[in-house]
Amino acid sequence: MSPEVIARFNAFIAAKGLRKTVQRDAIVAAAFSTTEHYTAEDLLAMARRIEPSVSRATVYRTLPLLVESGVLKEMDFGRDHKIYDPNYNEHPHHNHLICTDCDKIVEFEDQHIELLEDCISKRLGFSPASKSLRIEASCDQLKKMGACEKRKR
Amino acid sequence: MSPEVIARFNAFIAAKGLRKTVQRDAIVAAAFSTTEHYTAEDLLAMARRIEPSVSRATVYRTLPLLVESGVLKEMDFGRDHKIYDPNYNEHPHHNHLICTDCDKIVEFEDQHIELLEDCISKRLGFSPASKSLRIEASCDQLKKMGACEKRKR
DNA sequence: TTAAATGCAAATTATTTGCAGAAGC
DNA sequence: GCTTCTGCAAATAATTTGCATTTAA
Repeated sequence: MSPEVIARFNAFIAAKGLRKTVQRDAIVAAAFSTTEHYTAEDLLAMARRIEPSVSRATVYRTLPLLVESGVLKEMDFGRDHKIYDPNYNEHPHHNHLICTDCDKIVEFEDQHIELLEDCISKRLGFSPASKSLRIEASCDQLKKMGACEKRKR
Repeated sequence: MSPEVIARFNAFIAAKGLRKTVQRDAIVAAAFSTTEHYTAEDLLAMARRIEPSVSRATVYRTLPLLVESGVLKEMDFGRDHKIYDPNYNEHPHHNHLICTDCDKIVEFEDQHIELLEDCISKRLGFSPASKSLRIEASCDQLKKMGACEKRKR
């Protein structure tokens, strides 16, 4: 998926009259080198593995461009930092379930949700833009076995 | 609604062996004196109108107690601050639609969503805890009339 | 009396920004 | 060559915390 997404971002940059730089290229390449969610700090580390000269400031300046161009989604799950999701290109309609036990984020798709959201928006006099369903739930595995295989750290 | 909710919070405080103070009382009274959403800073201002000695630190120390006791919901809509919602006591299953044009938050209830969320959680091996559907949408009124009556500021 | 609560001010932490030098077009 | 970009370090802003003092039980 990376090649097309990166090309799309480069077209966006060009259309805006902005420039192509080694640092930007590294950040964008890093941003689509994984299907995991990541923070700005994570992205900095990943980008530096590609191009060590990348600075934190440039990451923070590039992230809004990625979001504005539509290739990356910014999410806020009430933690102290924002999380970025590179998977909307492949799965444009997915939602997130957050485990209250292990903090793990599970992605899922459901067409009924999609439909329902459209109905509700229209009923209230709005046109749906981006929708996000956040389900906070506890892991059945944890309850049964006293542990959760998804638990990190 | 305030009286019962406040009694519920006081019972929680007592059960935890914590104390009743004028500052705490003022913050709690302020927290349920409105059906609007508010920030920590807003709550500080409201509480100070009741009891001027209330400090910012005490507001920040009391908010987690209100949330933990279940009478107040903390929400994060990706702004730079958290927003608190006192309406879950009257409407335990409501969801939020956020207007991308005017930033207004509209509350709504829908039993289909409720049901769907339960199904999805179970399908993925989780037990639903708290669920929040966030729909970001643009205002039809704005598009038609070039203005949105809900726009503030 | 004694543990908990308070206000204040300083600390923390993610993110933003000013600036002078470097680099794309 | 003229802008845009960059790294750095300082600034910002919401929230948290240490501490000496006050207060509820």
